[in-house]
Parts: sequence; structure tokens; C-alpha cells
Amino acid sequence: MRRSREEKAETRAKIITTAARAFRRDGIAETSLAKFMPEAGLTHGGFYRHFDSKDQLVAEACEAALDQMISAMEAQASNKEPLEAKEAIVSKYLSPKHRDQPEIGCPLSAIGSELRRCDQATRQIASNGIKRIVSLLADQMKDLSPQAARAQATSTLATMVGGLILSRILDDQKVSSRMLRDTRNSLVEDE
Amino acid sequence: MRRSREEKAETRAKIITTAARAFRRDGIAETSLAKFMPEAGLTHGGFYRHFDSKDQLVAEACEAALDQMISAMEAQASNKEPLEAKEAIVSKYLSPKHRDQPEIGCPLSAIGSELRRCDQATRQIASNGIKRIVSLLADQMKDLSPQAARAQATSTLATMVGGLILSRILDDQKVSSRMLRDTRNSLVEDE
DNA sequence: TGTACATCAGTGAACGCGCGTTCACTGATGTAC
DNA sequence: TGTACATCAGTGAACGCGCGTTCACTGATGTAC
Repeated sequence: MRRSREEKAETRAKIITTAARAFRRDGIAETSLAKFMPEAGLTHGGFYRHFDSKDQLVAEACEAALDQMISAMEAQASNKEPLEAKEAIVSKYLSPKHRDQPEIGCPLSAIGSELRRCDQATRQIASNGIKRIVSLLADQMKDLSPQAARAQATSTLATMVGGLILSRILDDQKVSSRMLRDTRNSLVEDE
Repeated sequence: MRRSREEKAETRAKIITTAARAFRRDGIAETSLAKFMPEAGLTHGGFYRHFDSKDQLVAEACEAALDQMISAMEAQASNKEPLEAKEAIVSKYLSPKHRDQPEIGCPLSAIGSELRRCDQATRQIASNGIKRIVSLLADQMKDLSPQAARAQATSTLATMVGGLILSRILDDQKVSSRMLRDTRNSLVEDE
């Protein structure tokens, strides 16, 4: 039975957020429409009233996950001195909590090595996400020149993404936690 | 028709190296047996004379790719002063050439975010690979205490893996190359 | 504002296809004497 | 060393299954007058 415009928009948003979680949890290729649509409270037949293809959903879900990640980082930085803000962002990112919850965490770490093979729209969205996070980090490095800040922000993000991905691969809890600690300590000055 | 023991061993090795390339090129989930077995010069029916399952092949292919990567790093370090050796390894890793050839490069970067969801055998092999690379890098940091060297080697590897993965996602050549340059420069002292 | 009809969100079954795995078969290799 | 037979590597077709996508259908919503 037909739904109101408002309901349709809600359904669409629900599909995107559910898919964004599923993709990060199980990977894009390993997430089938029939598997996650019930999680959104729908049968999978209705999917194509909202999206042209799975690829289109991938792009939008990726965008949503990046927006969510960046908003969280902005919230962590708000009302803080630059140095403190950077430390807060890095520490949250390289935390056991983030490691253990890929489904609600950074998509660059959750599906990083899959994004390379996604279509142009998704690649562009992911690229923009990287640039936005680099800018956000560079904003916390006010003591450097703009170029130096961006360069340092870039390598900081690389260390964050690499550290989180590797910590998730490591099968020994202790070694995994040490990976998080070592990478975090290399990025924050004090402590 | 039956093959000799020697031929069988060659076939098995050929399957592993072909699969190791295919997994890194297209991802594990997106690589089907029927797709890569012809690349190894075989029909896919014979696969199960060599392996119990795709999962077993994944584990062995992952091991082969890591062995290959580590051997290459050892070769780059041989006959060099520690500092020079570290710079050689980092520069080769964060190079456009490595970025553009994931199929023969580091599996941690090529399939990093998939490895987390692989079975126990593969996780263990990947974990060992991480530890071996960290040790290899730590060996090039003789001016630090063993613990400090391992900690720095750990964050160095994280930056390498994160930098390469991000550079492969970025759809703008210039930005991608800058990602490699910025991460490389953050890891090597001079220049 | 009320009515008549067109639209379309969501259902559930079905489509063709490719997946990992199995199997009957072939004939060269390995083994036992 | 030679012979007879068992083994098994590789082929190619087939298995059941789940994939992304399509479709006929339902009935509430949106639109036109």
C-alpha cells in the first residue's frame, strides 16, 4: 500500500543508515540486499522504489557514514584548545571501543580496502571524506603553516586508519591493544 | 589423467600464487574459484584435489603474499645502514609503483579490511605477518631501546598501511600522490 | 470540501546468473610382486 | 627389471543456493476537478 511522502523519506533514510551499518560490519561485497533489508524493517522487493542499484546505495551509505564520523569528530573538537582537540579525536579513534564497533565507526577503516574498487561516485565521496577529515585535523594544528599542518594532518589520518585496521586484524587481544596504544602515543605529544 | 608428485606440487604452488594475486587485485569475496583457476591454467573442478575449501586457500595465499612482502623488505634492507634501510623500505612501500600494483604488493593494504572477517587460521597468519614486519622495522632502529624501537616500528607500519590504502582510494592523482609523499616524509628523517 | 481516479510504496514470488562444492570419468603415474 | 593393477590429478558437467534485479499485485496516498 502506498505511503506518504514523509513516510517514504523516512524509509529511505532508514535503508541508508541500516546499510551503512551492515556494510561496515560485514563488508560491501558480503552484504546482500536480502540480508539487511529485514534489518530496516522491509522485504527486499521494495528496495528499487528508493534506489536504482546496490551501487547507488553503497555511495549514499558511504556518504552517510562519513558524515556521521566527521560530525562526531567535530563534536569531540568543539570547545577545546587545538592540541587538546586533536588528542581527543586521535584517542577516540584509536580506542578499543572504536576497534570493537566497526559498524558504527569510521568507514575508511571498516571498508578501506574495498573502497578502491567501488564505482566513481563512491570513490569521489570517499575522497571528499578523506579531504574533510584532513582539513578538520589540520585545523587543530594552528602552530604550523597551512601546508605543514595539512601534511601533518594527512600522515596523522594515515596512522589512525592503519592503526585501527591492523588492531582489528590482530587475533591476540594484548597485541591488538598495544597496536592502538603505540599508534596513539606516536600521534599525541604529551602523556 | 594422473600427474606426478612433482607436477602436483607445481600445480598447487601455481594455484596459491595465482590466488594470492587475484585476492589482492579484486578482494577475497569478489574473487571466485571459477574466475582465477583459468589464470592458473586449470579448470575449476580440480581445485579440491589440492585444497579442502576456499578458506584454506585464502589462508595459504595470504601467507604466501606476506612471505613475498617480507622477503622483498629484507632484500631492500640488506647491505644497508639501519637508517638507510628503514628509508628504503618506507619509500618503496609508499611509492606510486606500489600503489598502482596492489596485486603484487602488501596484502595488509590490499585486503586489510577484509582480513578481520577471515577465519582463525588466516587471522593468525596475518597477525604473524604484522609481528614479523614490525620486528623487521624495529631492527632498523638500533638507536632506541628494544621497547621504544618496537613501539616506533608499530606506528611506522600503521602509517605505511594507512597511507597506501588512502592513496588508493583517492580519485585525484595529485592528491593521491601527495598522500604518499606526506606520509613518507613523516616517517623518514632527512630530505 | 468532496469525489473519482491515477499513482506508487511495499509485498512476496520469480528471473537468470554465478557462487562454492561434488561427482563420474579419463588415463598417466605409483605401487606391489 | 617388467607386468598388472590401484591410485588419483585434472576435466567438464552438475548440484543446491543466494545473489541483484524484476514484476504482478494491493490498497493507501496524492491529484484533478
